[in-house]
Parts: sequence; structure tokens; C-alpha cells
Amino acid sequence: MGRLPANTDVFAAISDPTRRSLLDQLRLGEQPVKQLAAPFDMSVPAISQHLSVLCEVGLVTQRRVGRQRFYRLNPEPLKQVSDWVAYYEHFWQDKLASLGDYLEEES
Amino acid sequence: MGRLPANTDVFAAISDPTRRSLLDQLRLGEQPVKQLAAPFDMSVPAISQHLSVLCEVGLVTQRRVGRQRFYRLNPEPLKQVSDWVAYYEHFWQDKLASLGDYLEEES
DNA sequence: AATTCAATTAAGCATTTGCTTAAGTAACAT
DNA sequence: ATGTTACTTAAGCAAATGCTTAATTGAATT
Repeated sequence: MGRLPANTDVFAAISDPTRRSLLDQLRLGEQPVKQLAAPFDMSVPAISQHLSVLCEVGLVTQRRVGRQRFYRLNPEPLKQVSDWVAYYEHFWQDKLASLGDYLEEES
Repeated sequence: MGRLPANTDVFAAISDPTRRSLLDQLRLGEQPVKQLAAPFDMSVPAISQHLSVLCEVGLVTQRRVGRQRFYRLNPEPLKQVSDWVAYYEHFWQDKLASLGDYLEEES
């Protein structure tokens, strides 16, 4: 069970709130770094570093246009997270279901 | 966008593979620390520390029985992860869907 | 009462993380 | 050619993380 560096593990990649925010923003479409950095109270290099982490785990792809760098969302690696968390979903669904049953019985 | 310490953020809590493994194991039911620690090539205190992180984000609850400490899975906080990742699911679902369409057209 | 067992807490340490500022690279503008 | 814009890379640093071993707590056993 070796410790995986953050730039090779999706779970580690999305553990940072800034990185999640970047992904959220990228849902609106491909964007250059400056635009992605704008909402954050943080230096551009910091954002660039975050983007490169996302890049290394494949959550984002890069495309050069002139002197800009457009980043595009590639959500496939999140499937790993989705699959993992799916194993737990029936737990709270069951709990909701039995709450539902309870409420039905009471009414 | 302040940096959240790992023991208050679910995403940070599940970013560690050992911690995810512990949760996976706990799906089989409530277990004492010694049993939880057994599969890992790691000291018991290390596991205890991981469990206390899981405890602090509410992914796990504790119950004392004699000199043992039973830990039980509480997956509710994972809903936060599930909800977040859900926003991205349609991306790869769409991609699969259009692949499906493509395959149908080809056949 | 003394010892063993299950586990946590404390202290210490190496590594990683997330930032910063400064320096580099490459494309465009003058 | 020179400067400016967009971005990355490098260097450095404080704080957090994941471990270790040693010490502590508390319950059960003898």
C-alpha cells in the first residue's frame, strides 16, 4: 500500500479545493489560464501548478493557441472516483429507503 | 478559498489510499482496530491515526467494548463526494451514448 | 497487586504540499 | 530589434502529512 504522489492519483488531485474549483469552472468549456486564474486570490503560477497536476492525472488537456494555453476538461478519470463511491451509495439509499418505509407506516 | 485541513474535509480524508482501504474493509461491518490493522504493513498507531481522521470527518464512528474499540462505517459524508462527481457523470455518459449511437449507425 | 492486552497520545522526522517571487520561454506588437 | 503579453519553470519556504518508536491510558487476567 505505497503512498501515491498527488500528481498520479485522481483522489489526491481532487482533494484540493482550488483544483476542484478549476474543474468546476472548466465545465463551462475550454479556457485560457488567465481566465481560469481570475476568480482566485492567488498568483498565476500557483494556478499553473494546479493545472499541471490536473494534467498529469489526465483530468485536463492542454492546447496551445498563439501565446495562450487553453485547458479543457477531461472528466473520464473521475469515473474512478464515481465507481469507488458507488459502492457506498446503497448505504445511505437504504437508510433513506427505510426512513421512507417508516414514514409510510406512520401515515 | 482557504486551505482546508485534512481532518475537516471529506475529499482530503479519502485522498489517502490506506484510509480508503479502511473504509472498504468496514463495509463488511463493525471491527476492532487490531483486525482493521492486520492487512496493512504498518504500525497500529498509524492505523489509529488514520481512523481518527476518518472519525473527525464523520466517516466512521467509535464504540468501546471492553478494551477494544469498534469502528463502524458512516458513509453519509461521502454524499458530498457523490454529489460533486455527479455533475461530471453526464460527460462520460454522453460520450458513451454517442459512441453507442455511432456503433448502432455502423451496424 | 502486578501483568498483559488493546488502543491512543506524544514526540520526532522525512517528505510532500501549496504557495510565493524571480527567472525563463515563446508568440505577438511596435 | 525591443518590448509586451501569456504562460511555465525554478528556487525557496512554511505548514501539513504520513509514518515511526516510546510513553500513556484503561480494561481484563493472573
